[in-house]
Amino acid sequence: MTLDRSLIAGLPVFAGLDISGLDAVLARARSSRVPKDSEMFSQGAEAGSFFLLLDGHIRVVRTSPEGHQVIARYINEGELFGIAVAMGRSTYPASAIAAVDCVVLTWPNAAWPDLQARVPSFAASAYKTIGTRLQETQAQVMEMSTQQVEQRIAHALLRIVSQSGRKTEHGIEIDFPITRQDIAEMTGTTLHTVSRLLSAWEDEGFVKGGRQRVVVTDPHGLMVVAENRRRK
Amino acid sequence: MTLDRSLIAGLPVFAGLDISGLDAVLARARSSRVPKDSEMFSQGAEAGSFFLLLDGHIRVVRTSPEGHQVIARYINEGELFGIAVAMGRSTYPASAIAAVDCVVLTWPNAAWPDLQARVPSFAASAYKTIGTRLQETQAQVMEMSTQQVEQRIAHALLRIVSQSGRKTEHGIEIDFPITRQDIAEMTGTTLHTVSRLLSAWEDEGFVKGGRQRVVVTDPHGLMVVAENRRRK
DNA sequence: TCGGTTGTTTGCGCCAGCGCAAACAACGGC
DNA sequence: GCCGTTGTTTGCGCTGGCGCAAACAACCGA
Repeated sequence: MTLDRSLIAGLPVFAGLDISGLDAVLARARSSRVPKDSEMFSQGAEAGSFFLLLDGHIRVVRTSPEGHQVIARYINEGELFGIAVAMGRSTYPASAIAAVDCVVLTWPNAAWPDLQARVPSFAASAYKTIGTRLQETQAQVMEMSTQQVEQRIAHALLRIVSQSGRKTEHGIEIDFPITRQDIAEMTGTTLHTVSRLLSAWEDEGFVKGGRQRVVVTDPHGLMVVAENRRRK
Repeated sequence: MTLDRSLIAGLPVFAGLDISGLDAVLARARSSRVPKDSEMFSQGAEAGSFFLLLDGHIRVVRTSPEGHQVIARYINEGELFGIAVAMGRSTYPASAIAAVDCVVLTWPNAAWPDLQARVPSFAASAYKTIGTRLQETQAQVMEMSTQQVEQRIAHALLRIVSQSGRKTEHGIEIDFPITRQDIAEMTGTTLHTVSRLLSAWEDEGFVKGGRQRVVVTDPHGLMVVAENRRRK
């Protein structure tokens, strides 16, 4: 598949690369379309590649030995993912599933040492990504330790919407299909509780729901919910 | 302060380094004693250094805007910490406090680019550390989403004991002072609940408690608690 | 040795949120 | 257009674990 250079070159990951650097990086990559719901790699599998999401949204899922699922995060356009190689890990710690039809760049892990040596800013970008993820995951632990379910869900919605929101006439909409169950698995609760709270918020005019759809109509209202501890 | 080379060279972080490599790394480091309860760096502060713990135990703490504290992890002998520079972060995401008197090596962040280039295996070790932390933190999120408090505490105790345990005549003892409150802050619960469960386990003969002390007398018994979902 | 501080234990009541269940609604394949 | 599937809503009862409170125990500095 041919690559649209102009579109790719503008991504933050490639910031500061000259033409030759960009060429060096892209020369080892392969671009491909990934249909919705297909799994790009599986938790525990031998890590053979790393990826950059050019278009679409990807769900990163961890499954416990007992079969419980948790959504670790969503990957958005322009983000690296599956970069086990940069962490010195030999297996993927989670599964990656396309939430919508996606376009991804794929590098073989074998290209990593060379890329790291010849295009350090690209490697640095990967390390920074990992650092950000660690920081976000730790923030999530804090949230789960100290906040009520209501606040966690409000936070999660605001986060998704700010990262993967699409402006519509009625507000900001999450631009991939997401179920109540998905939101529950992001926040450590049940779809019932999520459904109840979304309904309540809909009554208050903060959000508007639909099947696999959430539109935030009043971010400020949600923020009040997210911040206020112990309301009534 | 002079460095005891023979002791240091054996650490996993320095595995695979020849004498000159080790020299290059150590030349930029400074060794120092850190008394119990002193803070080596503070959450949100400008990151100027990174560290290696030579001896002792360090508590890594995150504080929420509302003042809630959470213990992110304990650092043990031989581990790198405060490596914000390797993640491209300019501030420390948490505070580090000596749980006991410690000995640490300190590098100025300025030394990082040079070390990374000249001693890649040392840098790789740092990246691997970060990868492991990310993995562990995500495991913690899973645990908090899917497990009961009782199981989380049992897991936490087993983890601490396996990483920082010291064999005694009656069992394996956590070899730094740890309060019920600390355990609560690691597992997202309250000191009351921790105290109740430890008391119960003491009755069952799994652990033995004391002021700022926990001894696991029957790891297998604890493991049963940790694994079994929904017991009675 | 004493008094203050810090950590631990335990009782009691309550409620946020879960589990279960059932009805409903939207979508997609045929 | 019909029907099975998948997702959503809502009611109801229950309980794990928190909040509050009070007593106690160990340690530490003077």
